[in-house]
Amino acid sequence: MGDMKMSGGVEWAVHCCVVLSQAEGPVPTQRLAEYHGISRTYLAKHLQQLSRAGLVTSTEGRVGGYLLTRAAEDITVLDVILAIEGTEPAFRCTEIRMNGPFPPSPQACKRPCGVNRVMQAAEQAWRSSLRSVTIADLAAGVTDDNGPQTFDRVREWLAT
Amino acid sequence: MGDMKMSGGVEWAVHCCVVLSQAEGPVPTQRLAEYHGISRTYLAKHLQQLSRAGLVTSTEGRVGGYLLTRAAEDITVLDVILAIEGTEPAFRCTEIRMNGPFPPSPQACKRPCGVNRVMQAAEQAWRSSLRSVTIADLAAGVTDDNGPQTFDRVREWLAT
DNA sequence: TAAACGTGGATAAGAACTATCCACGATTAG
DNA sequence: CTAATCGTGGATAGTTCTTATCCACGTTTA
Repeated sequence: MGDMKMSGGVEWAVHCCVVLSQAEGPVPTQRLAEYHGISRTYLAKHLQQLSRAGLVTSTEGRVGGYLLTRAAEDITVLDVILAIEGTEPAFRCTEIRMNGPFPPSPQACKRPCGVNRVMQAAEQAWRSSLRSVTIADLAAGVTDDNGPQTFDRVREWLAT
Repeated sequence: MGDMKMSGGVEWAVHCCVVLSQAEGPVPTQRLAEYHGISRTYLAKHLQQLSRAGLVTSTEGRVGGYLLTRAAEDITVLDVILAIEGTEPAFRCTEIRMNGPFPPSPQACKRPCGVNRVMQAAEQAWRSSLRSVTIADLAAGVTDDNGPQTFDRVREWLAT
């Protein structure tokens, strides 16, 4: 049935952050969209979310664009995901245990439902994993995969 | 923006499995829906998915209903989630690295994109966590929270 | 002053989620 | 045998979410 899928914008946002980690000046949406072959107008929305989340700063005007607000080592993949997807947990307990013929006592209801506890623990594991990887790690992976001078060419391309 | 939310049917399905773990005979959809105060017709769809996934067996006819196919100790929360949500990963890589001006070499493309690898690792952590909890564990939690004779009353109610 | 750029709002097509209903076959109590 | 119960699969909608586009506006710079 459902898919519990992540927004497609997450992929865009993470890749954009990797590119921004190599930028020497503000990079406009136009450039980032060209670089990734994606929609400029829609990407703009995602970049605004990164901006609101405090991951990037924007400079308006003629030579404006986006820059990371802090070192790539200090931005985790989780940061980017939460900026795009929001911070709400994937599972929302509707407390159906209260609907049945034997609802738990008020005392027992102070604790979250057991199902909810399991889901929360799993989400914590997921977040921990994503928090352990930074944009800098991803950038290092790109040079590993594509060669050391990859980002030199990227910087050159961005300056065009 | 998006929420990467889990289908609401997951909550229903897990709770139903906990109830089924206490059943002494086939439990019809009607009964499960009443127990949880949820829609009968919609719950039927979810139970069919559990059936297709091999987690429950159905018996048709006059005294039909659902039963777990195996011991509650051998059904994990992950099993139920995958039955309802499908087995596709939450993150789907669209390979936007190929769109750019510097696509990786065919050799480098044999490995999944670095972003994808991170997402897959996180999902594995999530799945591991959910695989470590069984329906039996959840049932034990209910007796811990609501008292030891909770399921006696449930069995009595189901037999009504 | 015009061009480039980010911002926020409005809008819309398509997909997914939630939910319901019905026709059908199977089973069983009476 | 017959009627009631029950699961199955298909069809159908309403609502929400996702994806995407466009525009008016303010800012900055050549």
